[in-house]
Amino acid sequence: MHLELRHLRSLKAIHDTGGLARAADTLNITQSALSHQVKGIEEQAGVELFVRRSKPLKLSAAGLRMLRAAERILPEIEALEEEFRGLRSGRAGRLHIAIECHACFDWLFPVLEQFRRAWPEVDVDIRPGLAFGALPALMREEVDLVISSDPEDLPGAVFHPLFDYSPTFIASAQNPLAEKPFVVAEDFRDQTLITYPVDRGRLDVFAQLLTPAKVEPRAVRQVELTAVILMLVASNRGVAVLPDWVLREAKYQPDYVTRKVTEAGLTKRLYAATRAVDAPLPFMAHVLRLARTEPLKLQRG
Amino acid sequence: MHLELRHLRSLKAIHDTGGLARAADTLNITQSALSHQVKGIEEQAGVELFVRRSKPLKLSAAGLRMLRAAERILPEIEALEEEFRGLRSGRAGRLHIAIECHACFDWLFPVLEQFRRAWPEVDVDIRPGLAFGALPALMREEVDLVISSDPEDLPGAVFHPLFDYSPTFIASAQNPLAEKPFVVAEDFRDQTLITYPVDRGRLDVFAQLLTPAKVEPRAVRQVELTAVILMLVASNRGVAVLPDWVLREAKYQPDYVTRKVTEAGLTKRLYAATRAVDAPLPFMAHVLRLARTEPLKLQRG
DNA sequence: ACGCCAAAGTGAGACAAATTCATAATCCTA
DNA sequence: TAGGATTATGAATTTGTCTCACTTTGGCGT
Repeated sequence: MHLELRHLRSLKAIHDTGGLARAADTLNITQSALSHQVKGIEEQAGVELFVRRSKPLKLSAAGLRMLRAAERILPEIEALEEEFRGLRSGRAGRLHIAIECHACFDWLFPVLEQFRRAWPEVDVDIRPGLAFGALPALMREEVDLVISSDPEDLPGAVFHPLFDYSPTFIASAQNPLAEKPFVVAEDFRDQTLITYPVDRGRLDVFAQLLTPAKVEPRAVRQVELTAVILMLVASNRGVAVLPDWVLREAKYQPDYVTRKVTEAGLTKRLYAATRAVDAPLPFMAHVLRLARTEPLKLQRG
Repeated sequence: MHLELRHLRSLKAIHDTGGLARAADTLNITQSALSHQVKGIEEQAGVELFVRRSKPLKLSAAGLRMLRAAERILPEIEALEEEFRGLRSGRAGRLHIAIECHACFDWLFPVLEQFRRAWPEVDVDIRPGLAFGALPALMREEVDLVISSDPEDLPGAVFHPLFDYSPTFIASAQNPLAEKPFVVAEDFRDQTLITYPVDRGRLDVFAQLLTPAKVEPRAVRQVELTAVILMLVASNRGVAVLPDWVLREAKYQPDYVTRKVTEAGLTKRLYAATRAVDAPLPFMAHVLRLARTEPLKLQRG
């Protein structure tokens, strides 16, 4: 028995219009085609779907059972097709984001909030747990956008620059380093450094400062949440180096001091990577624009 | 865009087996056919369903969306097909019953209880509210079994005799008629007669006794429920004529007397009508057998 | 980096299925 | 029972799907 959606559609049309001829009309086929089709299904199913002895053609018990199935299934199919139309027109789509940078939640969330309002049909998600190989995941289409500060030359991928930020030193006002106008690598030697729980190569302090200078802090403590890092810093249990946008609030609290790292200060650039084919999608362009402009407001305010 | 179940089945198979070739195998078509098919859907949908740049072929975002639909829809279709197989094999079916006779609930319920256990796949129901034209409803396939005591010669319908019963007079022990060994038409002239709320032509007392004798009771009161009729009779607010099986309990209570109607007693035969085509169905045969034998137990006990 | 193997894609022709056209059979109504 | 409306049927045609044979592609081992 090989039921197809065509059969369900026909059944429903016949029931709705109350006749083969009218149904055939709405289905844009001839009455004859429908008649053949009905005969075909009944032969296959081995069950009479219609009550013949009365015009206008009526559904039998089995036909009613099939109609119930049709009325549950057909709307689902229509929804699916509608969604695909949305996809094709660019209204809809998927935006699953991998962030290599822990602190990015901070500006990403407001960005996505705005984005969602503008593109309700886009399926937005942040996929944690693939900070390791986010770019391969991008190419495997497991995610659609990667936030990273290390652009790579990867065929099929495009890195869109977002904005610059300064990895900034933060410590308790009680900490002796609060006295200095800026900090240097050596200053970390007798400090407890609090970092996100990721590879050293992916942490700005190490990659840009400590590893080149071959300086090892007295201790390194890994903490997941930015708020907790700040709390630990406030109670002088350690110091941290965080992107400037994270410090917008701490900056003016008397518990903290923030200082440049090195006299010139560090500067890094954040990028968003997409597949090259996806870059022109309208919603992608929009989210990139938001990600370029919104974080600046945070950095300033 | 013309999605068909075939496409959903293919998509699911490819996802499940993780490859075109293996999927084609389980679908009993060639790998080539599947490849063509996939191409066809993608062209229609205007959306890439699979991620090509990696073997083993993987679903894209859109493909996953379609897969979710498939996983909801295909089991429903399978259930439907299974049910149709049941129908064809005679295991399953519909048994919607119209009763012309109000008191028949009494014996029908126990019968159906037994029946349901034996034929769990048959959709059993009692359709009230078409006591008027039950036989036309049978022919229109709105119901599948009609309980009636008036067989008609109707082409396409079969009347199966069930059992005989005696419309029996019941009154309060206080009622003067309690003195008589049996009642006759004239006895009703100064009684309140309690009946079910249906046409006189369908009530045994009238059809068999009062109408031929041109006797009109002092009053007629229509009551829906058998239990209520018995209650009213017990408190001597009226008398009634009910099938003997209904009286099995009242018979031995001192509040009531039951008497034959006329010296000889009345006898009626109950029938079950089915469509001729349905009569040989195994479950139909079974319910008829039960309806022939079970009520006898009630009449005796 | 090269080449091999497995897996997916392509194109032409064969085959199957759905549809149409023309017409016949039914049913309902007047 | 005649007539209009509705459904059924058969043969021809169109459409679509599948197969066969072959090419292309991506992954992997040496």
